[in-house]
Amino acid sequence: MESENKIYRELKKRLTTDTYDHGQKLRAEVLREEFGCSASTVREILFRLSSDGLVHFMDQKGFRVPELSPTKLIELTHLRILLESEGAVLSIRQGGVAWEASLTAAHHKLSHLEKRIHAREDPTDLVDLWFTSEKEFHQTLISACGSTTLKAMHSLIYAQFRQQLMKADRKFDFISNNIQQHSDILEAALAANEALTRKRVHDHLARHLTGQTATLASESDAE
Amino acid sequence: MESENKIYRELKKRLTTDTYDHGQKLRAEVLREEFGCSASTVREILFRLSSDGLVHFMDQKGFRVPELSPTKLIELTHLRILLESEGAVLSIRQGGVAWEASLTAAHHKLSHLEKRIHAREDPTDLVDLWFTSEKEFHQTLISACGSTTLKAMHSLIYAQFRQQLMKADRKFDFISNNIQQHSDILEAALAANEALTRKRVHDHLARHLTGQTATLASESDAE
DNA sequence: ATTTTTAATATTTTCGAGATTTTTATATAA
DNA sequence: TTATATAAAAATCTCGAAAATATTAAAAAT
Repeated sequence: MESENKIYRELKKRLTTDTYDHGQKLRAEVLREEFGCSASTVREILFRLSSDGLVHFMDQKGFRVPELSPTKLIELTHLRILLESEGAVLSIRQGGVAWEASLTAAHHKLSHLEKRIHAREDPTDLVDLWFTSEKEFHQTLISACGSTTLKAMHSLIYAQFRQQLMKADRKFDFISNNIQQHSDILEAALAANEALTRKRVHDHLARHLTGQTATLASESDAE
Repeated sequence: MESENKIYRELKKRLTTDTYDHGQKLRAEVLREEFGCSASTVREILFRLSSDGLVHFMDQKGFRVPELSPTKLIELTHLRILLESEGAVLSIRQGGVAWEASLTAAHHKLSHLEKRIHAREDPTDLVDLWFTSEKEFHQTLISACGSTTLKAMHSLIYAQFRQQLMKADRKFDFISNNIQQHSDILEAALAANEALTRKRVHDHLARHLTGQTATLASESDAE
């Protein structure tokens, strides 16, 4: 998208970081007031977000935040594994030192934050920061893959994935595993071990694959 | 998308089957007349198509048909291979007889048409039919993968891929290879040979990967 | 002749109101 | 009471015109 409208970005952020409830109605007439613009302008933006999969639109029924769906989460996880493994491996091959540096940097920030969260009683005020850092780490992982389209696609999937988990992830029940897993991914990537990187990306996301029948077709079994 | 508006569909079809030129401006005020609606309505739809990647939007500069881009085509091809291999393998595992039947049917239609095109001097009037049949075959290939999201993603990529080739594919210089390749894919899929199916999907699309530096990370080497 | 300013034209963007449709509430009949 | 029909309210959708911005053409200056 070449637009990156302000309202678009703000709404996108809200839709992926727990401002609205799943299934909640998004009335253009209501949002209009908040953003100080006309309903048609909001409507336009809601349509764009619906193409991004972050808003559910139904003819003559308006817009809603998509419902929570375990199936959808599993599907999104599959696609994240597929795209992120591929992107990571390509980055390993093409990234060079600059990529290794930026990945290390992104991991350092995330790791620092996760340790702070882990130590805290109530990490509420660090949530938004974590959402940003975690996204940045995973985006950096695939940043040197050489394909704008792959990155765009991953970004689309990641946002929907985030949306599905925006409520759940506020609790941070998973954080201690996460710290280790992010390190493991970094390690494998820096070692340029492609199969291991794939496996660790998979393992990192695997906790969202529970309760499913089918397995991912391209499951590697390295390590 | 839950809408499937009539104008949306018509415009999408045009954008993927050579009605407009690459880079051509799409003025809402012009399309308005043709579709007998207001400019705002067209604008809304153009925004949706821009999220689909079929229209290029720039702030204060309006909408255009995306330019022809060899790089983009290569990236789209990579993603088609990735998604379509994955979808096909999952379909092999979960599809059962019903899927095999529908894939055979889709292939039969496509094959019949491709032979007609091959025999013809001027296949111009069969082009649109071919666009439809080829799309149907590839969609059927992944139809039993069990993931709505994967299918939606593939549909998005496929449309952009088609758009890049809408001019080029009218010539049908490739058709004789295609007939064989489609058969090969069908054969491997019916034999439930996963690695071979992957390879043949790859080979089928490989002619669009020329001139590139990087190779796909997940290149299998079966057969 | 070339660049810079200024004016005229064309395009994009925003807006609020009217038309259509859905939802809710109320009344009537089985 | 339950179901159906009718009326009121609320929401969605469409529209054409006004405001903002960009593009082109003409005039002035270097």
